[in-house]
Amino acid sequence: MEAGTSGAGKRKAVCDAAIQAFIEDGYAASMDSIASRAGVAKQTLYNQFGSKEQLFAEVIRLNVDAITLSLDGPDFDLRVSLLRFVEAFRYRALSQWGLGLHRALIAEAPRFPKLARLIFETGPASARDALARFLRSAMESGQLRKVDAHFAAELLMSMVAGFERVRLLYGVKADPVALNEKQRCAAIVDCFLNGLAIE
Amino acid sequence: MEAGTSGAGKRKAVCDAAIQAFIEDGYAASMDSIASRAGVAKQTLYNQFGSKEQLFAEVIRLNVDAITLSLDGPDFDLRVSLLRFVEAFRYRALSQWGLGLHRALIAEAPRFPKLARLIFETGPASARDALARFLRSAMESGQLRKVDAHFAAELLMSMVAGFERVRLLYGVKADPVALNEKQRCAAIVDCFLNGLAIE
DNA sequence: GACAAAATAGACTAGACAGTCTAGTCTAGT
DNA sequence: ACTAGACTAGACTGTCTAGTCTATTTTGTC
Repeated sequence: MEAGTSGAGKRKAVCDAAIQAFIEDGYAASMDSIASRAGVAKQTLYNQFGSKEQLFAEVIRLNVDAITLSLDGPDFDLRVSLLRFVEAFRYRALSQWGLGLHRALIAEAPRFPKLARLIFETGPASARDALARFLRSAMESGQLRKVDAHFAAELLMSMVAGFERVRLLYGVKADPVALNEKQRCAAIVDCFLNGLAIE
Repeated sequence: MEAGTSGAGKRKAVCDAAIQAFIEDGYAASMDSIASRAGVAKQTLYNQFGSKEQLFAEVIRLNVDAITLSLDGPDFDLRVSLLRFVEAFRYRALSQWGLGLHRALIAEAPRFPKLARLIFETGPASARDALARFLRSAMESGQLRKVDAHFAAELLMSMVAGFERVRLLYGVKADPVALNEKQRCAAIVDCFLNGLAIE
């Protein structure tokens, strides 16, 4: 038989099916559809997770973390580091996966306030804090003007996933005349660095 | 009797109740709750709008337009104009009203692709285009570096309603240490102007 | 093979909700 | 007063879905 026909294997299969279903249909995805997607009886969902709310909370939690990796190494080229961060963040935020998660979470945030807060803290806020630390060290070494590091971090993240994310969430395709991925990331970083340059 | 106890008056009452309900509960708001909110029989909703989908489409359409007013006048101070735009846009995007509409629309965009596109075009895209025209004229008069005006407009709008809007959509209150409204708007505009300054 | 734990299909309950229908009321115009 | 048309309360239908229950089969372990 294939691996994981029981126990933990089933649980993984259910999580995969559930996150996919929630990304596609939001919290409205039915338990029946998740079960059949996972190739599993509905009762198994209840055996493993107890309720739909708990399943939702669990799979959302499993699928969120901060992008801090791209800032880790002791890289001394500010522009290169930021470019790496921007590209990683952009990929996450604007992929089908990122957009679907974002949509589902925003729609259900009023219903799950504690979960929403948790996700915000472990996801965007945590990435912002890591970026802010990185920027602060750049400010201290004289590579950037000294401003509120949290504000600067939020600004950069906004530039990457602001208007464009909204466009994609509304299901509107990109203007064909627009800049491509690489150009856009570079333009954003350059504008950011210019904006916070030492005068 | 009070004004509009029948006909067009009822229609207005229903629209008001419906937009409020959709902002609070999203498309999940029930027709019964909308009717009772409007002080109207459920049948009246169906007499006036035909179906829930049509009611939704109608009230959403009524509640969306672009903020272009703040850029209209022949104002020659670039920074002041942008500050006015930023404050107006920020107020719209981050109010309960703006956030609720945004949440409801994003959640239902896959279900109403044509409506979502229409709203995006008449709302954010239209504001961006107006801002882009304004920026282009500033570029031509040598007040800004010459870059893609649409890109620049999207960048500024992203800075205003990026990270912060996400935070609010997740229901997370502002960090008490953070900058206040006015400071934030000014910092954004200054960073933007610096980023696109003539070198 | 025997046994116990877990999974399965599918029927079932209970509640919510869109949309319809009915019987009766209110208002304007004539 | 009469009538036409809009409004009302509320019962009703059909559908969908979370969650439960049961009888049966599969799976892993000894």
